[in-house]
This record gives sequence, structure tokens and C-alpha cells, in this order.
Amino acid sequence: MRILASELTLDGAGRPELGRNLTYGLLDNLGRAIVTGRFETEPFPTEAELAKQHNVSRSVTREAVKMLTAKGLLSARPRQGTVVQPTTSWNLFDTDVLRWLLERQFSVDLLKQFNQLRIAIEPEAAALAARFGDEAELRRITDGLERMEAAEKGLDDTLDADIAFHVAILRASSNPFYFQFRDVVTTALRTSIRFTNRIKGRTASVADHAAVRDAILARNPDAARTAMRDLIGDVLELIDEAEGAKA
Amino acid sequence: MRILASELTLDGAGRPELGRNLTYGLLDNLGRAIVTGRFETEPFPTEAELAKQHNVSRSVTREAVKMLTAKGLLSARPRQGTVVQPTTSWNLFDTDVLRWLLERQFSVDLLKQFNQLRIAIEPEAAALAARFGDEAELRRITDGLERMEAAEKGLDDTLDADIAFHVAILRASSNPFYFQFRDVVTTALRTSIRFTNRIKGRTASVADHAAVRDAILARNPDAARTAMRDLIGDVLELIDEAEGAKA
DNA sequence: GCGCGTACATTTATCTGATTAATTAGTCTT
DNA sequence: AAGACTAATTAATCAGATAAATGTACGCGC
Repeated sequence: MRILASELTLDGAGRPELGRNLTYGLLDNLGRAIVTGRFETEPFPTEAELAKQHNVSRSVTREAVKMLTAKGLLSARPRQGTVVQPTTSWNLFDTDVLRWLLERQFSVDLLKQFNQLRIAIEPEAAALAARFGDEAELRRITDGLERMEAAEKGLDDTLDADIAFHVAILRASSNPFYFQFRDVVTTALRTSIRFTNRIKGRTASVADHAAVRDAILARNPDAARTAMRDLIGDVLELIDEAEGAKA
Repeated sequence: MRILASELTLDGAGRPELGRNLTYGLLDNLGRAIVTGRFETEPFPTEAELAKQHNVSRSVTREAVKMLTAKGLLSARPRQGTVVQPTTSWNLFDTDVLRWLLERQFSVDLLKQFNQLRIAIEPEAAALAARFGDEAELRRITDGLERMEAAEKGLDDTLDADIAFHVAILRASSNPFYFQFRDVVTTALRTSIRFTNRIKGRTASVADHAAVRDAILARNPDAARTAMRDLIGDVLELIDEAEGAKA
């Protein structure tokens, strides 16, 4: 019996598979399985076994494995087979890896690590934005802030506006490496909100964000850096408190 | 005539191809070609054309393209073909992408962007190391510093020692996201040395590095942050001066 | 002439099965 | 005991056929 791709857009349980085609579907399944640690106890299957288990051809299998290799999760060699790499070689700034990492479970520890990273990146990004951001880039920052104000009146989504603001600053840093963090920051914010809102009824304060914007528009790097640092520092404190309360 | 892989370990010019097999060889060639901007003027070839041009099968071609897709450089869709993605979607923290980016040409601008990133990451990493670094991790930092001292007497390589020191701090931050920057920092240092040594006869001062180590061992996050910031700030100033001199 | 849908062409996606290469483990020789 | 040969395993590569997706162009009806 020949299995057609169109018949596989739904998996056994009837849920839609992630990805536009078989390769991306397998990529997603394997990625999640690896990150979840399924292959810490059992060995990673050989190419032939994988193909049989997922009812796809070897081509699809090999291409999915190659993509996971490119993201640092796997390594394949003849005779040795395909093996999961240590987490230190995973590309944590890859969108897919990041998503799999969060889907497996909500971890306060991971959220903390996100924000420890943000407190390094974003204050410096704000400083760079103040120094080098051009007209259009600064405009985006203001737009983001205005969306936050509108959200307070229920005219926009709070979280989306918050994300737009922070990403605008990364972009305005005019350094492509900083802009790479847009996924991490987006993910961190989406995750944070689920968490911090549960702890306190506290929304990201528009006033604090406005302070960052003002410093950047005033072309004052030091003030921008400090203002952003305070902003994220608050989040980090909140997480620490919550963690301490549990321990 | 059948072309065997073993015959292709050397390319036409007799240079060894990068990568252990055909797929990795093609990956490297295409990666460099994309980063160099070859396909800004001409369209990216179709899968069939690529295979013919490089004398490999379509499987090899497809797998190489899939890996480049995983790294954000390409996107493939039926009928539309394979197209190069805008640089904003490239994964700049991928080791391969980073290497291609540097191989194409030495750019002061890129070096500057590297160090603008380092000045965000490394001071904070030092602060985290002071707070959370365990015995073994701190030991590595001291080891790195001792190698730098040995290098001054010609007993070790200056650059390798310097890299070991900085990477040890990233590791000691105990945050996997920070440790991800080991490639960027390594690359930045290897590139910096080519550059800064040409400008001034200035070696990375062991005393400044020792200050960072001491602050971390003393479990003083603020001092560690400041010391590291000064260290990298000096490099950045050097680059700015050189850039200004040219302009 | 304008919209709309259908037929067609192009390119990636997928499958299959055979062959080759690399590497490890074992065995045999000396 | 050391080294060389052999076998077995697994990924790597090739070839060519078929399917699916999607943009383009054509033609039909209004």
C-alpha cells in the first residue's frame, strides 16, 4: 500500500502535524523527542528504523536528520549510526530548538536563564539604539510604546505591544547580532506573561517603558541602558522571589 | 563515467574540500557562495541545475539545501524554486555561518559588531560567574589566566590562552545561553588579534585579565562586571580609533 | 474589457532499490 | 601480543520514476 502525503496531514490522533510537508513534520517530531530526552535512555534509531517507524521514505528521514544535524542536535557517521549531541552543542538561538525547549515543559529555571540573557542584551541594545538608531528605527520604538498605551485602554493586545517595543529596540541597535535575539526575547516575553501575571497582578508598566524610549530619543545611551536594566531587573527579581518562595 | 566520492576529496585546483563527504562539501561551497552574495545578481539554481553543476546526485543536493534552510540561508518551495533569504533571517550564531561570514573578507565593521556584542555578554557573564560559578568552573578561569602568564614567557600560545580564559568565564556563568557565545568570542578574538596587533604592538594585558579573575574568585559580581567591561571597552576604543583614522 | 476558473507547466517532494564508502569489531597470523 | 586481514554494519550516494504544490496563461462567460 502506498501512503500519500495528503493522507498524513493528520497524525494518528487526528491532530494536525506541524510543518508543511513530511520532512518538516518529521523534523518537528524528532526535535521534540530529542529535547524531551527520549533518547537518553534508548539509542537513537538507525535511518532505516526511523523511516519504518514514521512511515516515510529514507529520503525524508535523511533530510530531517540533516536539518537536525545543522541545528547541532544530531551527528551521523557510518557504522556508528546517528547519535544525539550533548546539549552544549545545540544551537539554542535557533527558533525551532527554542520552541521545542519550551514545549516540553514550563520551567522557571529556563525562564530565569532567558531573563539573565535579556539583562545583558537589551540594556546594551538600548544604548546602541540611542547612539546609532536612525529615524525609521526610532519611529518603530515610539510606535510600540503607543501600542502599549492603547492596550491600557483595551485598544490593542498588551503582550503584542510589549513585544513590538522590545524588538524595535533590538532592531534600532543597528547591529545584526542584536536583532538575532528577537526570537529569544519574544519567547521570553510570551512565557513571562504566563508566569508573572500569575504571581502578581502586575502588568509591564508603561511609564518604565516610556523612560527607555525617552532616553533613546534624547540620544542618551547611559540613561537608556540604565532604564532598560531596571525594567528587566524587576522581572528577574520577581522570578527570584517566586523561586525562593517555592524552595 | 561514474564519479566516486574518494576521487572528489580534492577539488579541481588540488585543494582539499571542506567537509567529510560530498554533502558537507557542497554545503560549504554553497554557504560561502550565498554569504559572498553571488546570488544577489543571479537567481539561485534549481535543484536539478545544482546537481549537474557540482556533479553530485540530487539526494546530496537536496540534503545540502535542507541544511542551509535549517540555518536560515535558504527557503524552498515548489514551482518558486529555492531562494536566498534576507540576512536578517540567517542564524548568525551558527558556527558555519560565522565562518563563511569571515572568510569572504575581513571587515572592520563586522569586527566592531562582534565586540559590541561581547561588551554586552561578557561583563554580565563575569558577574554571573562570580555569583554562581562552581569550584571546577572557576578553576578553568584560573587555568586560562595561568596559561596567559606562561605565554608571556613564551611557554604557551598567547591567543589560545586568551580564548581559553574568556570561554572559561562563559562556561562559569552556569547559563547555557551564555556558553553558546563561545564560537562568536573565539572568532572575534582570532580576528581581533590579526587587527589590533597590526595597529599597535599591544597585547592583551595579563594584569587586566587578572583583575577579572580576582573579582570572580572574590565573589564580587559588580567588580567582575566592571573589570570585564573595561577590558573589552579598550578593544572597542581601539577599533573606533582605527576606523576614525581611515575615515 | 474584465473577472473567474480551469488547464498546463515547472519545481520541489517523495518513494524505491541498488551500490559504494567508512568504520568498527572480530579473527587470524606471526 | 601486535599487527594485518576479514566481515559486518550503517550512513552516503546514485538513478529514475511518480506525486504534490503552485504560479502562469489561456479561454470562457458576462
